[in-house]
Amino acid sequence: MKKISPTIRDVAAAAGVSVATVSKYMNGAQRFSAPVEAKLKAAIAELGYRSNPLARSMITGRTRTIGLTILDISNPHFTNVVKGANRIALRHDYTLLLVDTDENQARERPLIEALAQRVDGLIVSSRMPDEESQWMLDLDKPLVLLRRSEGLPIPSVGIDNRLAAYMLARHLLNLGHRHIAYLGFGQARINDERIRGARECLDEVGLALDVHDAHAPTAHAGEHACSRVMLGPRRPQAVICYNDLIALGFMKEAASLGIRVPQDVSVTGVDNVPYGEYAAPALTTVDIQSEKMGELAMQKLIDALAGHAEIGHSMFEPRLIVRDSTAAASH
Amino acid sequence: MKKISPTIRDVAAAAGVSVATVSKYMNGAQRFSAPVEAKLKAAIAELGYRSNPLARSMITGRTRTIGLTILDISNPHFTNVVKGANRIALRHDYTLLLVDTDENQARERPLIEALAQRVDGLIVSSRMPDEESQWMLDLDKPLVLLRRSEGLPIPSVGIDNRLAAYMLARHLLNLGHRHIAYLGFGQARINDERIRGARECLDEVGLALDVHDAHAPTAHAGEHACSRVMLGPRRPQAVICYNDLIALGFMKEAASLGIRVPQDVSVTGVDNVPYGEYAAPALTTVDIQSEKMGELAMQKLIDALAGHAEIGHSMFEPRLIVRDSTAAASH
DNA sequence: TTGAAAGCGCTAACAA
DNA sequence: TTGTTAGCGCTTTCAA
Repeated sequence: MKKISPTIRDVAAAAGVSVATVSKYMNGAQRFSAPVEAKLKAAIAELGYRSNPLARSMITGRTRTIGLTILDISNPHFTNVVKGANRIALRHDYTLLLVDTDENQARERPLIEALAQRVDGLIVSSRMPDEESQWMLDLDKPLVLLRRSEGLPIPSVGIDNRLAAYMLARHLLNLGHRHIAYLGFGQARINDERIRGARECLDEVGLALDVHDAHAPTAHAGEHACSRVMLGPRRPQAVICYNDLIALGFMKEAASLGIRVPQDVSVTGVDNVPYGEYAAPALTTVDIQSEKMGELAMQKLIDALAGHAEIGHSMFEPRLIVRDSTAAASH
Repeated sequence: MKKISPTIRDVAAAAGVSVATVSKYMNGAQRFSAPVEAKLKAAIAELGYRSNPLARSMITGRTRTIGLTILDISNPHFTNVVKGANRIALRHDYTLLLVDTDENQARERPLIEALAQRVDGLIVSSRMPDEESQWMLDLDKPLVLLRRSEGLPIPSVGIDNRLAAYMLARHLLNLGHRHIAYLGFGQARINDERIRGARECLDEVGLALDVHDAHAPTAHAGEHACSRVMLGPRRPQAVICYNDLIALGFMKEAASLGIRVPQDVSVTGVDNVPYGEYAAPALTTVDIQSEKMGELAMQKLIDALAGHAEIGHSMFEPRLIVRDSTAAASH
């Protein structure tokens, strides 16, 4: 027996008041006379009434939902972003509408446009270049980008990628490495920034950076790329990987090729995903504070929703985490 | 200049037809005469009209959204569940409303009740015992549980936990281990099933299982528990951990205690999270097909939404993955 | 094939 | 403090 849920009218009738009174009561909008309040309380409890959020949203125009689009929830970096964003959302009584675009560029725009209609605001992680992202402005919803948005008047949260790569390069130089390779992911917008950072550092001492591409930001791609990088004509002493997943895969494959990390090659990642610590050897990386990024992005969005709009880029500072996958050059 | 988005009435006016006609056109409900169709198409394109999903939902009662509550998105097992569920949802044009309850039991019920009002159906992962979950039936929405629900008439998806643990115990017995410990997580409902499975196997050869508790399903908890298990009075030859995260943490701490895995102690996990493969040593575990669980749960829910309701438990078969963290007993 | 009209459940002026 | 009333943007009979 499926009971239809009671409406505000049922409550009004049961309590002997008007629907407006019930509405105000539900929203805690004002004070009520004792008898009315008592009757309302009783009627609501009796019927098990809960106001319909859809109907309310249609009028108020607010859904208390935040849309979050990410490229791949399997990537621990994004997992942590979600975790952080969710924590702040929950605290402010918002819910997350999650869209995992699965690294599928074509799908991204329609998915985001559809999402925008059902939420109060969006946090977007996308690989789309700024020049092709103009349409985001037409969504007409508060937005926060998870990256630096140079050309767009949209607040954003990110990390100093140039500095992160610079720090890794510096660390490797300090260890005595001279031939350093970069195993990147060209599709990512931030890949260029990282290359630039590493180059900048090597330039200072007159060294060149060998750039390779893994074609995907995954451990599997790192495994695949390893032999290409390590068994090619110019074998590097150290490899800076685009992210920890690629580095993890790279190290695993190196082991099966009989190449020892860090004795034969030093390896670094970026992201500080939770499992780099448990890898063999533990991964040297740069902490980019993924969870805090999610938190700040959500906080910015909620602030914007509350009228404290503020367009600007917030940049977290990278922090080098030295573990066992990097060691002094041997020669 | 913020342009208000056009309504169905604007389109009707621009096209010189009624709102009913526009509505039907938007829903592809029927055929139209050529001139009407042309005018509609033009007006819609001109105004950039997109129908308001909220208003539609209020009438139809459907939101094309599925609620998914999980205990902790940071746990790769749940990450994969989300991934799988999302894939199927996307395919059927549904969106995921994600709630991460953060292992917070008290919050669970109100969060789920609120969520239920905004979605067409829910997939729920919870630690609440069946006896305390009666209220879920009153949500009046199609539901799928991510676990076995003995007492509840709710479809569910899970894994054969008894068998999973049995397999691990058997594997360790085959390797010659006699003193086997279990490092569990008592809060989890399935913990008992796993204990039972391992006990059953050991019973067959007249051995006992030493049961410990890690108090959390995390790598950190595993690290913490390691010395307690390994430096206590009865040091085990092998440890079956509740999940891979605990096992990963356990192995890391073992290394810093100077205990070698697998020479001094064999360690296993459960879940087959993506990073067990990159750990040192690579982790022996049981694959529970997290992603497929998410997919199936979503598929069941979508079927139920389409009227093909079917209450029943679907159980995936565990699969033993032997890697390097287990080895023959040395004595 | 098209349109008129009656709501969906609720909020928000405004009046009383 | 409480009630009346007019919608929010859309779908859905039902009639034309």
